[in-house]
Amino acid sequence: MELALSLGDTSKPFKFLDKTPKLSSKDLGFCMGLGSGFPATTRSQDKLGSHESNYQDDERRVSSDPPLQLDLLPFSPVPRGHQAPSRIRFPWLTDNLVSEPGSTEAPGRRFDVNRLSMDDADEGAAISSPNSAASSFQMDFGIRSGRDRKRDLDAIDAERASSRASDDDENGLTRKKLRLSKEQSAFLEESFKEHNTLNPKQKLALAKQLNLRPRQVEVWFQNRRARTKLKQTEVDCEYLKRCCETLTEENRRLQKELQELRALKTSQPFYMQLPATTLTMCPSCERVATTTTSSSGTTTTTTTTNPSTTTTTSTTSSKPLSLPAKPRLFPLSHGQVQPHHAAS
DNA sequence: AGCGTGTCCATTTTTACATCA
DNA sequence: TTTGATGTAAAAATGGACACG
Repeated sequence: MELALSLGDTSKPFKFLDKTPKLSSKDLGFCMGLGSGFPATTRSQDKLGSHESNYQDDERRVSSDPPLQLDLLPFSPVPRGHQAPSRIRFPWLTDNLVSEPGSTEAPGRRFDVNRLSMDDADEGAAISSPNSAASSFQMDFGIRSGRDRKRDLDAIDAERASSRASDDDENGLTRKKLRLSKEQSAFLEESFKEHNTLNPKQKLALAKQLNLRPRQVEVWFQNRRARTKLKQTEVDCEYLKRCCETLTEENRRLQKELQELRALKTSQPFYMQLPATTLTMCPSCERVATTTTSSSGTTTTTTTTNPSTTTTTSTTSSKPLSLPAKPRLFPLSHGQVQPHHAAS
């Protein structure tokens, strides 16, 4: 079901409904915009009412229009000629329209209290009304599970509580925060995979597409980068731990080998005056390793690749030391390419 | 050089949610 | 089954640093 309500300027009837290509109208549910300068109007509400305009412009705009008076209750019509009630009322805020599990209400018809909050102080909070239930709203999109529905109901309850609390809170500087929907998070994740930083244009486009504030998108990317960094730190830590273990084991082996060689030298002093040479070939890589142990205890290993095109020489190690490949989580930074061994 | 603006990062706070006794 | 305490992850706020015009 699609329903659009236009108040005031009918020349711009909800163009934003057509500007969310990623979201089907089926999932969109019910959207409503109020392009009014009602004193208790949040900036985000203002945005909803003029979605096609520039966000920054919206954030600064304070309309001088008279207060909007609206009553959408079907059971409380305003008689012709009578003055409309002074308070905006939305029927879905009342208990009778909150769907219960098992109700026939269409999925997706959900109240998104993301926008019920007091917006950021740096984003035009001067014209905001923090907890007015009518100040800013949207019907969220997406398929709602039963669990989500319960969250929604809880959210509405919490919002009501917040709204009640605001009666006692003169400045109303409380904020309400809800999780982003799965669709929003998934879309942000996809964007993050493409680029883990945003330029202003991308930020605005994402915000518009997801029906979020640019600040929300910006903060999400900041937090996402922080999570990636944290994960990478954990991975690095694990890598260093494995390196440490490998080196410890190698050290132990070398100490043991040194002890054996010293013992051998003591027992066979004449034989050990000549460098000992051992030839071994790896059956898998066909590398020939020549191990030469001098009388001083220094071990030199020469690895020859068959058919003897490459020769590497390392001293003090009778066996090439292989440390674990350093894993790298996606993404690193702008344009950085993940090493091919990262998956190992 | 000073200023305003925007962005990033590290850190902290707040909130929603899951788990468990 | 319900309820309250607790832990955790995520969202948001904050403050400082830096770059740029």
